Amino acid sequence: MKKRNTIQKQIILDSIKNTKSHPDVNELLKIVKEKDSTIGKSSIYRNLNSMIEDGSVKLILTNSNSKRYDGNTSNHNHFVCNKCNKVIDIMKEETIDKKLEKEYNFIIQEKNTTYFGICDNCILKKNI
Amino acid sequence: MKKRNTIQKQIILDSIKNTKSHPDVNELLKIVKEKDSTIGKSSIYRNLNSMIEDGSVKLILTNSNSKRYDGNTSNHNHFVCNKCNKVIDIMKEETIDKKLEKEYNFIIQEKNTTYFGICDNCILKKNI
DNA sequence: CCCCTTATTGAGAATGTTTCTCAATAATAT
DNA sequence: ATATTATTGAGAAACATTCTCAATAAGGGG
Repeated sequence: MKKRNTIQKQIILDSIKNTKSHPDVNELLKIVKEKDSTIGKSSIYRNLNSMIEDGSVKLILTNSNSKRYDGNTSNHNHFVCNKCNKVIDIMKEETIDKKLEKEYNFIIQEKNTTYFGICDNCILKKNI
Repeated sequence: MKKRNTIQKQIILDSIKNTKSHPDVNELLKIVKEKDSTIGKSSIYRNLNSMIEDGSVKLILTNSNSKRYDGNTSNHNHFVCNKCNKVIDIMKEETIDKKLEKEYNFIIQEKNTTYFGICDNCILKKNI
């Protein structure tokens, strides 16, 4: 007997999968509570963490002090507004250049690529 | 009369510029306190924020709950360990591929690119 | 079906990070 | 030197996230 299916998990996963707004925990809680107002914030944190663990949800890193989540796990990039922290999907095939900047009406100030994985030290320590 | 030069600013900027460890605020505070033990945490936050504002320091986004800072503002990418959150510089010219993975002894699990800038809405609202 | 076990939940406490407040200090222009 | 006022350090306040725990409910075995 391992993981159990609960209504809470279903609603949370369903909610994050069906929004394009890349919500943080408070915003997601609001969406979730519309479907079941009894669901608590702890369950959002708990379940998002395990969904990130198993890869069914992605973490988006912005400049704000709260984490944002993306239910779209397909390989794509993001544009983050330096003023309002809004996150917008940039599909992988698109090439960011002057043309794209014009198309979206953004001002692109910086491109930031980060590789995530396991470092040499953690591999040695079998910290995997 | 606008910005003033202070010993605190000098020590903080000097400290972040002279470490490759991509410290968070607590780690940077420790380094700073070795040079002047009277400098307080508020000054670290205050000055880092303004240094980010004017571009003399960069923010690094990891999976942990605290922000990390990089005094190296040259165009380069990062590798972040998913276990210990250590951040390692990846120079721009290098191409991430199997060869590189072997060279560094990493396991690369994900590549994440984010474009930062000003979104259409904020441009309209002249929120710049 | 109905137990039994135990994973999961919601509420709130605890912890951690970042910002805010304010009197004291010190950097600059005069 | 003095006056003005940006900056400071300490702690309070505001958030974000994790932890704790009694109550609930999922799902396997009878």
